[in-house]
Amino acid sequence: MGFGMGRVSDKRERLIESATKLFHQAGFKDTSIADIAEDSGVPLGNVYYYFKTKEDLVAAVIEQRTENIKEEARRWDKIPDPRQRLIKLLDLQLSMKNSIAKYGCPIGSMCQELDKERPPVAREADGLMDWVLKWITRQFEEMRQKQADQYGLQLTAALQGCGVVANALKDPKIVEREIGRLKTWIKEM
Amino acid sequence: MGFGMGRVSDKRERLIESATKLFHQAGFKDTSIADIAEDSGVPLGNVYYYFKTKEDLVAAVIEQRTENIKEEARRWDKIPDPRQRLIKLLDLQLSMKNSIAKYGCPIGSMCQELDKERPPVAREADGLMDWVLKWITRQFEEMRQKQADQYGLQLTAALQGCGVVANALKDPKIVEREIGRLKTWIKEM
DNA sequence: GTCTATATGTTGATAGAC
DNA sequence: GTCTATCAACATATAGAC
Repeated sequence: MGFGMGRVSDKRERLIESATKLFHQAGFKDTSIADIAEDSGVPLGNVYYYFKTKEDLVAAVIEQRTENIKEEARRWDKIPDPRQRLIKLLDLQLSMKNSIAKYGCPIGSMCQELDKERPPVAREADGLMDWVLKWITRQFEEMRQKQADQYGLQLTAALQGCGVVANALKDPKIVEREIGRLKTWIKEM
Repeated sequence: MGFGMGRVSDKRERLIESATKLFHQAGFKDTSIADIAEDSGVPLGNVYYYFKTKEDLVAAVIEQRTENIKEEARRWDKIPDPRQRLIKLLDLQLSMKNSIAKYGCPIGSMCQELDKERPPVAREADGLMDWVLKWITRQFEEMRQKQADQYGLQLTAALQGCGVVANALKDPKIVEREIGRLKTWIKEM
């Protein structure tokens, strides 16, 4: 081990952390295992002790992302007003406006890229998008909105869409404007 | 030449056509020059007579896509009512619902992928998105909408967003539902 | 568990005969 | 202008010493 008894190496975590960052910034295809090894400070050959394939690594990235968002949602679910829960989600997205303008929405861009390259793993990314859509829709249901399904899709698509447009135009203000509008819309419901 | 006097080879066009299709279906990175050569029936080595680099080829693909959409828009611009022009755009997108669910919006997915891989060419794809946003916004201006900018962004993002969500969930009905809603919205303006 | 060296495969791009 | 053969670079993944 090299760390003394009981002390577990954090290399696996560091690899996931670097992979998460680099996949988002440069994309899955353009990030080599060597890039991830260098960024995380783990020697190239050692990466394969933790992840047999690059696909296993991206699967771990998606799994962790999924865990993180579900955990956040569990916290939001404790807020009594569903409107306020949606505002929390919008604020989270808003806080990422700069990174979204530079690299796109982490979930949306990953779905789109993996879909074209790794159909097996893509299902897990797509599952996360599905989960988000359903969570958002549930908030409208709890508001007793008859058109909860439509509103859920509308809000999810608006979030994804402003990510794509902001990324293409490299302008965080686009995320700002669109999320501002969405917040007003939600508050007026 | 091999075709007799004056007869120009259509290889260049066929290469662009195949590249357009394959880049959309499989993505830029996962489509090799060999794939394009095979699909278009042009021998591998000959591709480089028409396009010095793969980047030149994708640039030609974007240029042609841009020409096509601008030409379509010029036709729509002859329609007196801006609402009807937007409906035309929505109908075009609707007609691609199956391909969008399978491979994503051709413009949106190309912007996102190239952005992460080929910054120089990406600008041209991004420019197309910018052009579309401005064209849509102009329609709202001609409707004398005070919030034309906001509506333009809103509609563009909604279109892109439903593409991303439909692609993730592999469900053309998502495009159908969201575009149906958008058409109603436009008509009621 | 860790790391160096390397096998193996694929790709973009070129050389050069025709 | 066309096409075959091939180079050079780079990526994933493995072998095997430590």
